[in-house]
Amino acid sequence: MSTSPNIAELASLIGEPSRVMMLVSLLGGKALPASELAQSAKVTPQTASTHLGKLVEGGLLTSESHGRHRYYRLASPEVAHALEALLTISAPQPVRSLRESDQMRAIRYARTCYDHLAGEVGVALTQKLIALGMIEASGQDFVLNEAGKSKLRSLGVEVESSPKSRRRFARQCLDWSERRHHLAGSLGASLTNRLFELGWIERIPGGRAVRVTPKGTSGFIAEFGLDVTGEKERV
Amino acid sequence: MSTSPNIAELASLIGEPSRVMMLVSLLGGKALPASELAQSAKVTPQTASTHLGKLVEGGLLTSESHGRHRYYRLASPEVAHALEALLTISAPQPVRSLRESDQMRAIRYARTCYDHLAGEVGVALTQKLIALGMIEASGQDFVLNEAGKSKLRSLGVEVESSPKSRRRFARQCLDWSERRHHLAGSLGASLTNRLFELGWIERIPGGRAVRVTPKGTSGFIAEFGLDVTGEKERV
DNA sequence: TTGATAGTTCGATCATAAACGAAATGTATG
DNA sequence: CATACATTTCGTTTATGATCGAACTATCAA
Repeated sequence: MSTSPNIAELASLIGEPSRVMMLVSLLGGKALPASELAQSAKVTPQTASTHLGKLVEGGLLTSESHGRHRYYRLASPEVAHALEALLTISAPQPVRSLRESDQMRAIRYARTCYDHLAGEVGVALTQKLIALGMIEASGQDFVLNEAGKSKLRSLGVEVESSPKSRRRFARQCLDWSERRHHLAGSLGASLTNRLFELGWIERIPGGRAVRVTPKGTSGFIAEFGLDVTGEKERV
Repeated sequence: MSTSPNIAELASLIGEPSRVMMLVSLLGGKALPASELAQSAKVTPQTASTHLGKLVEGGLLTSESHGRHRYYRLASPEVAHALEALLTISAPQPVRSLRESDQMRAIRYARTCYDHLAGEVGVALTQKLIALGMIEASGQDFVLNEAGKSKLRSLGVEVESSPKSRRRFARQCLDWSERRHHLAGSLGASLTNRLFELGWIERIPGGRAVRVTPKGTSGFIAEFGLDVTGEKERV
């Protein structure tokens, strides 16, 4: 008698506070690393790992390893639909969800990815550098040409890769919230570092999220012709 | 129901085998007494009573006392919708094996989803209404245009949404067995209700499965140009 | 190489809740 | 009234699973 085969198992999988926290964090359709999901669920990495394993096993999530990170995302639109249907009958949780969605929005908009800039702004900036002919995708890396080198140097970015450093100079890093590449590697790190120094961006306390300052907004337009407020509005 | 349940409580409420059995039994839209629900869940009356109490407390069911019986029903169409959404991801669909039980086959063919028609027939009818230009998908809803309105009215379907009803008029409901949308909302309910009145469809005792009567078979062809025998199983 | 970081696995502890026997409450029928 | 039946409440047993410390694997950087 299998008119209701896995549904109990499935619902009990959802029916756990920590797992729900993770699932709603993933409702945006973007993929998030295990550490971030652990943080949003307010549990230790061990516990989060157990939960994530069960969610994958249960077909609610899929995972993909990228470097030493493992990114998790909802397995299908149907999963999101089911979660939304459950949200519809669960009473609205007033203030807290609003705050969290603001936080989520901030994270998606701009954040640090290890030591370089990611999120909508990170991707938009990278795409702009490509469009301006300053960098060029080449395999897993980017190539910085002379035009780009002098432009970045004029902004005070360290563009010479230290010969003894074995770190890749300019790497393509797949941005999981945008599903496009942004600039990583030591060049990405020094560029991001310089943006902090210039006061164009600043950390939002309590997380990886970053905001673009008014100075940064005008700076991006003046130096790169990049309007980051456009990105912001679109969220 | 003093405190508004959050999604985790709600899902864990659903995520229990006995309770799922009861909820699925109630998916047909009929109210059932506690004893019958105990039977379908294969637990003792004491256990069933505990479960039912929790389901009412959690806002998934409402109860009504008639004599010494107490009848339970799903609290709202939204609850049915959430259950269907869970079925959509929990039912590893597509294999229509020959060994599939007659009951399962009947359920897939035609059934009530709370108060509207679902299954192959429900989806086929909905698609036909779209093909005939009577309704049109619009976001999460359908829009009923003038042609559709007069056609359905001529069949005796209530097509005016009561202004005081806060229920959505014509909604898209994802069908778990077909993975396509069928017509839900108050319009779906009144259409289905009219099909019962006309004797085009009738309940198969013992579940939420529905069969199309010979009268219905010719009626669907005459009024909608829809051949439901094509959908019908090779029984 | 060494150290740092992300993530997983294992084991022990602890809390929750599902199940049913027994008994109580309530409601119809004789 | 008495009896039968539907349902609920109570108390005990038992099973499941969430959690985190500790230890392990892998990737990356210097």
